[in-house]
Amino acid sequence: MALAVQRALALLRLFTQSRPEIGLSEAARLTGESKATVYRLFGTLCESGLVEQVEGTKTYRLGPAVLDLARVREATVPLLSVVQPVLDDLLELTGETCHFTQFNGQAMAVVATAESRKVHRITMQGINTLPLDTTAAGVAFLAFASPAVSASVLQEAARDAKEKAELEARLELTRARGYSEYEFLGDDEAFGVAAPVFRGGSFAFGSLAVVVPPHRMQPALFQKILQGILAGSKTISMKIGSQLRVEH
Amino acid sequence: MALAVQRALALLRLFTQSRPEIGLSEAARLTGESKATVYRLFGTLCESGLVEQVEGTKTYRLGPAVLDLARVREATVPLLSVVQPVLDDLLELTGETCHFTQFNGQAMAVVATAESRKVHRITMQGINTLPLDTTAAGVAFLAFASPAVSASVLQEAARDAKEKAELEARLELTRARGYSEYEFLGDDEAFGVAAPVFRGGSFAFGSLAVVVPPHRMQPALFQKILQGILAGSKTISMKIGSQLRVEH
DNA sequence: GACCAGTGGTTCGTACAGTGAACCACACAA
DNA sequence: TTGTGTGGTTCACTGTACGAACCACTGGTC
Repeated sequence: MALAVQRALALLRLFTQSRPEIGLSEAARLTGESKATVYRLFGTLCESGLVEQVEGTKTYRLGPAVLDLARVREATVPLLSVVQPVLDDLLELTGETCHFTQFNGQAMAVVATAESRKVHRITMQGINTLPLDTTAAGVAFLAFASPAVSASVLQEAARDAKEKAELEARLELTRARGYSEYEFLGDDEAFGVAAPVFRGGSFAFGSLAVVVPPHRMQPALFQKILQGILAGSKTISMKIGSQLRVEH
Repeated sequence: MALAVQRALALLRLFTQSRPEIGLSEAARLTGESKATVYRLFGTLCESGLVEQVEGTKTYRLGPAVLDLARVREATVPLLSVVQPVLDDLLELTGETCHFTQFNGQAMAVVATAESRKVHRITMQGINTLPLDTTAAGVAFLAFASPAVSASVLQEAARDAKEKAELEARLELTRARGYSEYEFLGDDEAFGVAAPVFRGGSFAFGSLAVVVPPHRMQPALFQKILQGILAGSKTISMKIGSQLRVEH
């Protein structure tokens, strides 16, 4: 394919919430390209408005033209305008952090969030993607993804036969229930509950999830969350043109 | 600069709200490039997720990765999260269609809107950009833009000395008032009132406007609109890190 | 069925566009 | 002063991008 274009687009992907601005030399180090190449490609990206240089400094950041693109995309395939009200309602119902993620080919990309107002919360600040195998959102998506996608991901994610079997069992359970739960242990312990979201077919493309500090997960809250994500995922799936595939 | 990259980015700009999907041959005609070139560039854009092919057809449309970019941009330079609530409040206050536009180098790009709920309204549906010289938003921006920008635009927009003098007078009046008004005549007649929005400097980067069917513009409504856009533009300017330059 | 116009897509010779080594100016720290 | 780092420029060379020519398929008309 077009190598120069690939290199330019790889520069766009360098910008993240945790690294919103990048200098020329740093970008060259991160991509492995020469400074001259990076300088020229950034120049072209700046001409298009997709990248801009920060006033007063020489660092680069994403430019306003990305908002234009997103606006056209949102009008073509409405998502945020459908998802955000659902997240806001879910936050009111549960009081916990909610998020919607969409499969981007490798992981679940965070599309929209509604952040808990509690001081002790699970935050989505600075989180761009979630792994497929170790989050409720990833598992909910994977359980209802197309066979090609789930086979490919199963192969990559599981490190050995035992982990593969565990993941497959978890996916089976998720398919039977219509939702997934996952307790992530360790410093960043979190309890997530998620439901798959469908669009234009019988396979999932994303997930609606609520994440809770584990010590707060009581049966009453769990029921609220479950009710909210099942209703919310159904609303989103319906509004963007599909049918929820699981019948209880 | 990087010609292949320019060509690829020009393909991105083909997608608009009124033309959300494009086939290979059409894109080749629109850009003047060969089908082979367009096919290859679209392939690379599809790999990156910025473009995708519509399921069941061969047409291309903007892909979900543009939402990722927009999310990073919004986190880096918050705009929509600041602007949309202001637009919603302004709509409640006036009952008329409100919009926020940002200068994109050639015209005012529509960033966000809040649409009147009246059946007879000025709509922003399908509008991507507004001209600088024949809209209240354009004039409000231009009156407070940097001298380099306004000189360049004055030269391009005005067709002869008379038009140039009229535009300059309009800009002077706008600077003295701190807002602009413009009545567009003809089939699409509309009365717009707009205030400039500033960020990170003493020059405008965008405009906050309300547009009304002319027959509905009464003094009481005009006062409401004026109050709303002056307060709203000040809120936006303050929240994204600047000072409103005009003191009344 | 034959023909035509249109679609998306493939191949490969060639030339031109992209690359990066070498260099520059500047800033800052020791 | 020396060294290290930044953003930036130049130009020889070659690798990549280009497009003319071609393909398969679809749908419409006669």
